[in-house]
Amino acid sequence: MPKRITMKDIAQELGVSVTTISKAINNHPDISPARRRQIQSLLAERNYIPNYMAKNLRSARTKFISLIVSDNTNPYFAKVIKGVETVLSRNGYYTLIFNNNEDPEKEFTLIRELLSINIAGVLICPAGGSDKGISLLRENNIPYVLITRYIERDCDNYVLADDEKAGYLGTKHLIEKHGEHVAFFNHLPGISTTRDRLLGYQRALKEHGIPFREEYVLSNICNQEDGCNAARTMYGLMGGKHFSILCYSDFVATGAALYLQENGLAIPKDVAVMGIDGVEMFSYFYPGLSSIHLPKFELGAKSAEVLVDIINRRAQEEEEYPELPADPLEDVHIIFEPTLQESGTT
Amino acid sequence: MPKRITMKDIAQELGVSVTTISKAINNHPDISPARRRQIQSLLAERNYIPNYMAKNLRSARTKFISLIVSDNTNPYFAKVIKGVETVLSRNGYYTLIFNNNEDPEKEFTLIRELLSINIAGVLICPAGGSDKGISLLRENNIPYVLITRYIERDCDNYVLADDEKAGYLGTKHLIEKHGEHVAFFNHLPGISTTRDRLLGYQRALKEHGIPFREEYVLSNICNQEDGCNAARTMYGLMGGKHFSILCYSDFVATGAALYLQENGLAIPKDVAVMGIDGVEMFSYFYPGLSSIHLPKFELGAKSAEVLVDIINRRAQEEEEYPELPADPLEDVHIIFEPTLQESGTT
DNA sequence: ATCATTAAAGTTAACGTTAACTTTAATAAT
DNA sequence: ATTATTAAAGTTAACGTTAACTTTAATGAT
Repeated sequence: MPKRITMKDIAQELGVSVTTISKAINNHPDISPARRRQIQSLLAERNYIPNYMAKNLRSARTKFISLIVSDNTNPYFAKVIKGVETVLSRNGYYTLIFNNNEDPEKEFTLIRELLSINIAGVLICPAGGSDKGISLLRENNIPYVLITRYIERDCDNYVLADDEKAGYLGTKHLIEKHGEHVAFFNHLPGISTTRDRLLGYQRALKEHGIPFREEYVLSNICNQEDGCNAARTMYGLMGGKHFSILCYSDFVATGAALYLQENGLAIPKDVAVMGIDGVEMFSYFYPGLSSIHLPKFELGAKSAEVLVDIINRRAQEEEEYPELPADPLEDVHIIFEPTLQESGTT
Repeated sequence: MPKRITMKDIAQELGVSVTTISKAINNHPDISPARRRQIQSLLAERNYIPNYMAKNLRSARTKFISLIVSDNTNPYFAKVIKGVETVLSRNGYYTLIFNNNEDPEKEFTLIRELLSINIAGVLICPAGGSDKGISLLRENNIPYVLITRYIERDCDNYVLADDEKAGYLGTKHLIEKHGEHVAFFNHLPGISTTRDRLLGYQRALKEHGIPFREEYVLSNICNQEDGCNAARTMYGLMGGKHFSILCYSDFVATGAALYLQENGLAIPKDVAVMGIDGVEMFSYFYPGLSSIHLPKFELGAKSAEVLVDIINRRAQEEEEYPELPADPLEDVHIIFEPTLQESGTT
């Protein structure tokens, strides 16, 4: 246990006060250039490493930002995570990563715990079902930005993709290329993306004068296996009609495509399958699938930027008007436009 | 800025000392049951949240563990990350995630910074080229576990898959099913997995009396695009011979498969393509590919367990023999066995 | 009744750093 | 020559918590 070098050690060795060392480190004008150089070089020589915990205890502001997603192995979130990590690293923040597994209870417990490490802010793709976790953030005045999903429009700060438009674009494309029978494999109800993509789906139908058929929409389709099963169900239901499928995600789309291919159907010739997300990996080696492209890395990167910005603004406001309580809502609403990403071999 | 409730506030409200509150929280026997109940309920009522930074400043031991991989969007690492996060969460640790992008310089800078947050330990899949980062960990006596790759056998603690065996199994399978012309698309040289998988490849060849042909091995094949290009090169090189390809990863394998399919070759009938990693996602919807299965979640989970264990052991030893410097090497070498994961439609 | 024991507190100091203030000595202004 | 100014330090206290030690008062043994 070789004791860590502290500012005190350096101060004693040079016969100056600890504050002088601190000032030299933080480029305080009090210190003469000669001193600064002397101190800096000794710090380097002795391999001084600042104690972040002590520093934070005084300033009460950390460089920890936690990122909560439902599942980091989902390639969609993996990209979002990378965007977040890239921007936060660049700004000197550390990314604490957590999976909530779409469970609002786990989310709540997690956030409760996070409060004790003086978290600087939270980036979260909230689980559906309950906003207990988010409420906790609000109550404790922790800056947060919702990524990809929102709780209530016009409340909170969020960075989203335009999900309604994504649903609309996908459905429109399928109607125009493959006719009126467009099935929709949707995600969990109670999540904004699920609702909005469905709204887009309905808008496209209406615009083309096609009646909305409830039996064409399957919900709770979340992964490849679900997509596979849903394709089976829908294939039976369609009974020979030429149809197409819009899936909530590319992940689901690959599952659906697998089932159809194994049953001798060609994609997209016999059944067109479209995903939403535009996971490059999938379009790359499953060229039959089309998708609606969402800027995943950018969603992560932008939301990190927004959060850092909010944190900085609050810090400034605090200095300027020490008596004015910071408004917990900063009203930053960024919405990315989805784009059609047609399959190369359609 | 509603000031955070501290132990001091609670103490004043009850007219007791701060230490009494601390003792009540930490279940110290000094406190009478009645007091404890009184304090606990007030803490709950006022929604007291402990200040982790202050706590840590005294005890000099944090609950932060950083996990460094090359790229969190790689589905292989995504699974490893999930294993790590699951185990660390369960043990009360926070996972700080970083990508080194296979750049040893970035890795070094990262680790240097990490030292200042009193990191409890590091889980790392080290970049090749330089072990400056690892050296820094050694010098500062930070517990660390290498995941998936090692620097020097018998040095460091690591949790690996048996890469030599993975290479051997894959090659053997391909030789026996598809003949002597087995190409190998390998990763970056200078990384243990690259070396070991090649050794396995060579052992399988030797065992079957097949000469090693250097031109069959392509290096620096790291992603889908590389795999695609490598397939083009190799296809030309083979000039009509029936051959098969062992790829460093499933990721690469999908790229190779794509090229071959687009050129009218059936997989695995015309050219067998095999990956290593056993990424479920790929085998699921690209049923033509075989793979060598490596337990990714388990690699992450196990290495997290090992690290937590090392940290606990050191803490205990410190208490027992305060004068004895803890040995930086604990010699934990765990090696998982890979298994053949044959394609469903072979 | 006296002294040892113990349960249940309280006091003090420390972890490493920095903000706010004070001191010192040199320089400049009159 | 005296005072004001300033550059370059130093001093003190505080962030919130806990470890180590001390006090207090009640209980028990003799």
